[in-house]
Amino acid sequence: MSSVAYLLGLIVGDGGLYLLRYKGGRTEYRVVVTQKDAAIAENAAKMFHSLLKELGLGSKVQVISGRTRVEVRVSSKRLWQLFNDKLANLEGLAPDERIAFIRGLYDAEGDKTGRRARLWNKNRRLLDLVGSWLRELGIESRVYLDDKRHGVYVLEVPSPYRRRFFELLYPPQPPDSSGVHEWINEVPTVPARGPANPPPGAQSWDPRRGEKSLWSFTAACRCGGAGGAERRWER
DNA sequence: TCATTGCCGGGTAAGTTCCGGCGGA
DNA sequence: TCCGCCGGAACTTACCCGGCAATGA
Repeated sequence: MSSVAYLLGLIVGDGGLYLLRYKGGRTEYRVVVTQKDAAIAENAAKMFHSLLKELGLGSKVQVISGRTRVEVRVSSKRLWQLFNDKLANLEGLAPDERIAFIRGLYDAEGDKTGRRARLWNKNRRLLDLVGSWLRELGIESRVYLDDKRHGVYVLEVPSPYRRRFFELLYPPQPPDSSGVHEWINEVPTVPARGPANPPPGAQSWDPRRGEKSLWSFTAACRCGGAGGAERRWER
């Protein structure tokens, strides 16, 4: 189910899986995606809707518009467990799921200018894993420390492989009914050095800025929902 | 000369975790 | 009473963007 993998990529990049413990013994299981772009958030919401329906769950998909972003939130223990399990077994993703995961991750944390193919994250192991998947697909990449202030790494696909990378993630085909935002299918040819401000309609890269996420393999493997803080994300 | 890419600073769009409330088992 | 789901928002920082300089063809 590549839509789950895509959503997981979005969650890892622009959201989180939270087990919240409140006073009085109350708990909440949250699956969250945050986005500035309302259209992307809406499509994520649609995909969550479909997934909940498929799983026979009646949880509400909340789309909360904030001052600077839109939060798509599903409060559901079963959905939280589903994504947790998938995250714990990330290395066991099928090939098509890997591509979907990378696409979700790139939608969340990738360079949208199209001038370079970069993917930022504090978790070097995650980027190394993505790099190894790309290598298996014939796409070389490098991982280096990009932001020494915050210890943020970047995975960069060098120019000889850039076009292939974008074609892999966003194959030139008409938008299907998967609910994924159209623009992800509109970037088959990314210029080696394109215009900084392309004309409206020329492409649909969204110049978003500022996302963060921290994902831990160890946390993913250990946080099965039993005991402890159960946070999937570490600071 | 030009394309590529490692590095870096700016600043905001994310992430994270509180709160109170409600309802079902 | 316990637990899970809903709705909101405050607070902090991890990203992204884009420029610059070094490098090499």
